[in-house]
Amino acid sequence: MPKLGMEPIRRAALVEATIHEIGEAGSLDVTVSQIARRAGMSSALAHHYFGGKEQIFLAAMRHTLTVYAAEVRGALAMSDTPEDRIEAIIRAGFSHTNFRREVIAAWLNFYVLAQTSNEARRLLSVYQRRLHANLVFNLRPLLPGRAEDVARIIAGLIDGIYLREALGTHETNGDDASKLIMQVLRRELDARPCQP
Amino acid sequence: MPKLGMEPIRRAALVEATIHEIGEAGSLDVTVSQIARRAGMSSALAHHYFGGKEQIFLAAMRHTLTVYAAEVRGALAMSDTPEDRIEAIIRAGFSHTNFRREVIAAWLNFYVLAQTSNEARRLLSVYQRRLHANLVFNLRPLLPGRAEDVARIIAGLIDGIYLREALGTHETNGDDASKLIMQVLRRELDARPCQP
DNA sequence: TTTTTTGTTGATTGACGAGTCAATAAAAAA
DNA sequence: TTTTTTATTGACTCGTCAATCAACAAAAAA
Repeated sequence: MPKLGMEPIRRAALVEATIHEIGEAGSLDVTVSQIARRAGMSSALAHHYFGGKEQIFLAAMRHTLTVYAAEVRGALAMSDTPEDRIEAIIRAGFSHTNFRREVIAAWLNFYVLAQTSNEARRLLSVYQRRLHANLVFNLRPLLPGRAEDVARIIAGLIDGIYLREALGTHETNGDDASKLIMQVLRRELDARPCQP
Repeated sequence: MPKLGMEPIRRAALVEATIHEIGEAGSLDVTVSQIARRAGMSSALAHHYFGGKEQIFLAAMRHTLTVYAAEVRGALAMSDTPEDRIEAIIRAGFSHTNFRREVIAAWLNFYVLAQTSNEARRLLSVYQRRLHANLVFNLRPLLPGRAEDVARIIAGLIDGIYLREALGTHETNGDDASKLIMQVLRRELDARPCQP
């Protein structure tokens, strides 16, 4: 009983299912059949719409990044001083959303894939550049001359602390992580008047 | 023509070959046959000595971590002030060795595996705890009271910046990374007298 | 109404790969 | 010398899985 206009619905369902399956498996070792079953269709249909497994994965990753980007934009819209905006960017990285099993799995596998897949590498560098640009833009009024370096530091901290928290045993509270990074920023801000 | 006492030699060869294959593939999607071939033996022998694929991987990861730990120890032995030692720890993480294809691949896949393999998670937390302890031990004389937090910051920076450099396009110069992290440390040290 | 386009699947193919086993051979122990 | 232990492999089993295809069904266009 085929209804028309199914393509976008099917695609979305497959992307959603892919993210869930990857989250459950913790790796990209997930079969097209598993994904298709979860999305409520045959594996043949998944192939029909996406062509192959890799393209399904890439679509899923694109989606994950899109959601993350939207979250950051949302947080930025709510704050109006540069310092607030930087804090918003940091907090977004450690939001409840980003510590869900599937999201963690997506990121880790993303890193792995970025070694060999051009498209994955491209997507990753879009993320990295966007984060860097956001930070620099808001740091410049506060720390003219050091904005670039401090942006690299904060970006590195976001990724690194995320990694540790995501894989650590502790019940992860993103607030601690954000506070720690904000401390580093405040040190940079406070240091200025001391070294003329 | 079996010579005796081959076991340790074979095991070592397999570990070495595994690391190379993972490095080339960029993932754990590597067959036992590939590994065995590179190590100059049949796949049956690999199974004979290690039991299964996962155990081969775990041995390879254990080896990678052991090498890294040795490098850190070596660097620590050469420095005698706490600040020097901290710098040594940081530099070790960004040494030429650690930016080789295989080592990067090993780490990234390590993170992925840590989500699902208890042994991998255990190994990872050994690394994390060792790094943390080393940092805290040398930070305490410099920053009593803040050693824990600063250790978390530096450890996060090491992992995070490593990740970015390892996957970035830029010809990676570990020196820049080390200097950036050292700047953060100096800020912390300098900040002290300013806030009584 | 006939034809085309869109949606859908069961069944199949073809390849690949982990792990097992029986068999062979040399060294060491008995 | 016989037996056991260690080293080693080719061949095979059994399972899995990506991708394809033929076929069916319903809506839209002709």
